[in-house]
Amino acid sequence: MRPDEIASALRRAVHEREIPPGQALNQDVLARQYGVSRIPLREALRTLAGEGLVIMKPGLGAVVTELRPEEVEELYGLRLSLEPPLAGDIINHVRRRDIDDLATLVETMAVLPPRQSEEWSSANYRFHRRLYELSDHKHAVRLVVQVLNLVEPYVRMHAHVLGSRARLQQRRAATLEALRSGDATELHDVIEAAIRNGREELVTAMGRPEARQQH
Amino acid sequence: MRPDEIASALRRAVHEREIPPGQALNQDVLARQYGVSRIPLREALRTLAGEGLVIMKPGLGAVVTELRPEEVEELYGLRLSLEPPLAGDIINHVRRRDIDDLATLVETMAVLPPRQSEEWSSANYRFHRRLYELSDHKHAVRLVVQVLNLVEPYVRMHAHVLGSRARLQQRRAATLEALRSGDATELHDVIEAAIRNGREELVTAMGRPEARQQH
DNA sequence: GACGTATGCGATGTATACACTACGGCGATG
DNA sequence: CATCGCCGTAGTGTATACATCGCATACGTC
Repeated sequence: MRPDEIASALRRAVHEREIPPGQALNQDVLARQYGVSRIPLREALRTLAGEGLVIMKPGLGAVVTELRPEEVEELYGLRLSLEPPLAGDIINHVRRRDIDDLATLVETMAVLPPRQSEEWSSANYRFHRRLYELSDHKHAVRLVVQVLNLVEPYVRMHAHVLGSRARLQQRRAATLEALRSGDATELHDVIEAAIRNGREELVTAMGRPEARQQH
Repeated sequence: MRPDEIASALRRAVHEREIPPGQALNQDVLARQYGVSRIPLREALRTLAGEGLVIMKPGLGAVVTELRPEEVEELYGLRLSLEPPLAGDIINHVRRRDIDDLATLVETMAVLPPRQSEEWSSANYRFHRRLYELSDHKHAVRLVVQVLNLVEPYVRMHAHVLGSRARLQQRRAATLEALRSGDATELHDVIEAAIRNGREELVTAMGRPEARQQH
């Protein structure tokens, strides 16, 4: 396994809270886990550090970035600044084929049994990622993905609280609808509304003492 | 030298076009240059890769990220999305002491002879960075700094074309004025105007065939 | 008993050595 | 003469080994 692949595997593990925020990362353990020495593993950690997903303290190793509620709110503010403006260029570049791909992804999500929330969340993440990649603005996408990666563990932690899956599913459908209609303003508004709702629900969920993680 | 310090040193070298965009980075040479082995150097490169400042291709090593004019425009669009909204929180957190620090920085820039454009650009970069750090939004700052780092080599390449230094100096003074007045809207507008002007000038400068870099 | 100090272990940080890969040049071959 | 294939070299990728550091435990001292 190469450093880039290890980094991807670690991102996934962080997303799924297999490695929760605040967790210290033991290089020896992870290296054995991925069947490599510590050298490529450390390089993967440096990559994630550059993206802000882990923090490396000299002599102490790496820790998964932990977010306080205010930071989650800040990150949602960044999403509001970054994502809706992409609507115009998404509409400009989207092809029939792309819409179909996204639609099948939403279909897949719709038929997933409630048990497999991890699969659903993963598909939901990929949906957003692919949607934004359609804008063909790679730098914007890189920043957006960085932000999405940071909040993803918290989104999943509260996935069961964040509105019914049906409601989210409906939002994705509205996105597809906007894509099909070719109306940039509508897409802009749908994206913005989705983020606002997500922020609202997530921040209140994190505010509840019983839902807060221990430390 | 530690990997983080090496990364900082490399960022500076990239900013100053000592290592220009597109340049392949020889690990042996750089390691010797910084007096370390290739291990910590590679880790520094991975950090920069996570920030988007270099691109690592497996088996081929690292190359300083090269931007086409459209990409520079895209990055300025991101600056417009990210920086002006910080005005409110900058005003909320700024202290007398901070304004004085920024003012002395601007003073320093004002008295620099035209010869030392590298020092001037460096101070200009630090001015923006410190200004945004006042917002106390570390995630926003991280993204903004990433964007600034990417465009910095191009800003400096065309530094002599980008309006007279006097005009830029005046913009910095306007920023200070807005800070002192405590008017968030004014600061917002000053920041936005500065970015718009910068984009305009830089993009047209890059559009000129004779100013384009070779490859 | 409390505090400062020594000591051991677990873990990180990095230099060295070696395997492998990409690439350019050379010669053989048609 | 063009093309293909074969080294040779430069440079990347990583496992191993060792130095070092931080922290916890135990000890000694006051």
